[in-house]
Amino acid sequence: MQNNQFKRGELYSFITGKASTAIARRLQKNFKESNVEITIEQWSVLYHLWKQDGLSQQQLCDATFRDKPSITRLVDNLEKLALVKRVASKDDRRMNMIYLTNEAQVLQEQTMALANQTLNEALGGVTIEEIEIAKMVLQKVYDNLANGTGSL
Amino acid sequence: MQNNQFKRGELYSFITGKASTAIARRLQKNFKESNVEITIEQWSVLYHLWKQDGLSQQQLCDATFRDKPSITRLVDNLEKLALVKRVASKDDRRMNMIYLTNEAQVLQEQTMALANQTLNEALGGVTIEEIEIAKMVLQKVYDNLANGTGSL
DNA sequence: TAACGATAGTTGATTTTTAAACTAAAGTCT
DNA sequence: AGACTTTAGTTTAAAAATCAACTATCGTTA
Repeated sequence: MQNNQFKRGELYSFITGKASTAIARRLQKNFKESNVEITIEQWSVLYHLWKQDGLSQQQLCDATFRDKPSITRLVDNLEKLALVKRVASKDDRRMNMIYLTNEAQVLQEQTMALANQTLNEALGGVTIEEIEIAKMVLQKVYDNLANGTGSL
Repeated sequence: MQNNQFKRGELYSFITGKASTAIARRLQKNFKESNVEITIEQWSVLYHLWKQDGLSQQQLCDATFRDKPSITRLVDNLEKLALVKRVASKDDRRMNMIYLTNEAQVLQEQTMALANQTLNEALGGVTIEEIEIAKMVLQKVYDNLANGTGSL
């Protein structure tokens, strides 16, 4: 609304998210090379459960920024891999609470190390200050779009 | 390799690309509300052809950061929509040069305006300087990962 | 020119994402 | 209690991404 002067070439890189795609691919590759047989999408679900176990599927939707069908299937697959378990909530029978299994807890340390390594590869040569600004910008972008109804 | 001190919570947003996903969804939504019936993936191909018409599929792979099968199918669908046309190169019969149709050229002005509007929505409250730094960081991330062979 | 390897693109199979329609269980309001 | 709306999750179908295998053409080089 305020600074409407983007040079043409600027917008494309923001829209496409080439950087995050590159990071995701590298992380997947690093998983594979360490024989961690999960996808980064599955890992992103586990990541939030490691932070707090027993989230509902809706909470996982919000945390991972995915929609409900995606989470349904991710949880399906994680259940097949015996990494999580659906437990029907007693308070609200519509809800499934998702709990980590012991197998999943074993994965935490290894995959977090791989994620940190991947970020080190990605952010080499970037200063902490620049990272902070980039993070702030990305967060602001997210907030601008997540809250608004569309403003159209 | 150098600054290996990321706080836990930091890494996740970088890996997932929530911001670019949010922008992409908003752009798709803005297309829909204006009755532009193409996907953002298709738009990303058209975007590069508007900059330079007659690119080969391989050049589109590089430009859009997609692999060859993805571009094959995107071009398939764009051809079905009568937005592009494959023309076999005379110099090198392996190559298809992709050309925009008149229908596609009509879309340029409208979708570019929607893309600019989307970016304005996304970048509200962010200064030009911050955008520049964020862009630089994202570019560096991309370069760090695109060139390296894996360094593992 | 024949053989080899590299490049451009396609095809097939599997998985993921997305939108939209759907079921089931709460909550709300009269 | 009965009707209406919201919320949680699932299902279906279409588009896209990914990995691997494949064809066709080009370039090199022996």
